[in-house]
Amino acid sequence: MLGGMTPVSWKTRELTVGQVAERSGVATSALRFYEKNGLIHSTRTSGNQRRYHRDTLRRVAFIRASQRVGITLEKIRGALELLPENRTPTPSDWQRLSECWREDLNARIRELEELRDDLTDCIGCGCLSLSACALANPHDVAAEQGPGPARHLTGDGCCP
Amino acid sequence: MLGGMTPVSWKTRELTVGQVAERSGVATSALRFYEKNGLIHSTRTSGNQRRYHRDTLRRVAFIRASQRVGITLEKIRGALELLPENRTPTPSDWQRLSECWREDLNARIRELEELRDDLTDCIGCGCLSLSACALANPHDVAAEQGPGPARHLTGDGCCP
DNA sequence: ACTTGACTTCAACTTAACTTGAAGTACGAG
DNA sequence: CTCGTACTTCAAGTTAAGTTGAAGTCAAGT
Repeated sequence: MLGGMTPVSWKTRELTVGQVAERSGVATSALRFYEKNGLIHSTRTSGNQRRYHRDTLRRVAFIRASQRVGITLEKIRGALELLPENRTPTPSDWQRLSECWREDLNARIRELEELRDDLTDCIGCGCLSLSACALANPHDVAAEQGPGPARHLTGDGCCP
Repeated sequence: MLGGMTPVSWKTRELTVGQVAERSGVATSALRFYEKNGLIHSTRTSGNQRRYHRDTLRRVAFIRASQRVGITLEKIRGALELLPENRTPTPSDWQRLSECWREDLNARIRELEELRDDLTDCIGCGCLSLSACALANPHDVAAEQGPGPARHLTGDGCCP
């Protein structure tokens, strides 16, 4: 922004693993782990050192944000595969991903709310019906109690 | 209650590990694991087999319900220690626990909602500001961006 | 040229929450 | 009493998501 003799090159320079680590707050070991598992990619220098495109910062931010809401790396990797390989992702590429996550988040929020309400109804009220209630039997193994609706499905959203 | 020759005993009978497993939908190996880790307790027969009090069904239900919302066994064990050792827990004993979890659930719900909204604002809008936003920097490692408020604290609730 | 710190790989270790398997013992029906 | 199933312990294996350490290489300042 402030042109002049200040090193402009850093704006487009590729990043070392240490720089990505510092800027993303993720350990270098984790970044190598992500790369080994196909969540991020790098080129190599002549001396075999990793160089990351600046897009990687966004990918890493996306990874951590997704992890924080309990999504596994496996699923995140699947989602990131929706990004184009051969060009820098556009806003709408990212938007597609985040909408996909939004669904997942909404589902998780709904589930937690249901659980909270069930807990209140079924332990909180003192009726002691816990072992018969939906909260305690999400897998529908109600022993002698007969079948019930399959609730609290932990279905995955739209993404792979 | 209904005296007579029908086997009344099963109402108060202690349960084998297999029976608890069947009724709770939890594998026997998991129950032994819980017991080894102090989440449930048993007495032993003369032949060294476990016998569980019926209260155990409630404990197990509580454990699974809590796990489903992402609480670790460690914390669950801590919470279960709030139950009385020497008498069957009363409704209000359980109520105390569930209220404690309710706080935790509400906190998690709030956090997810914040994340969803951040995600919408910050990736979804296409502004591409992800790497600078609260979602991506819960640990406040914003590189050169300067300090910000510590958000999305994953504090634990009222329970141990 | 030399030193220092950042980088490389690879294997092994970590934690949580279990599961699996082996080898042996108990219980209940017939 | 015998049979079969359910139980016992203990050790080792599993998965996720990394971390740690060893042994060596690269890059940059003086």
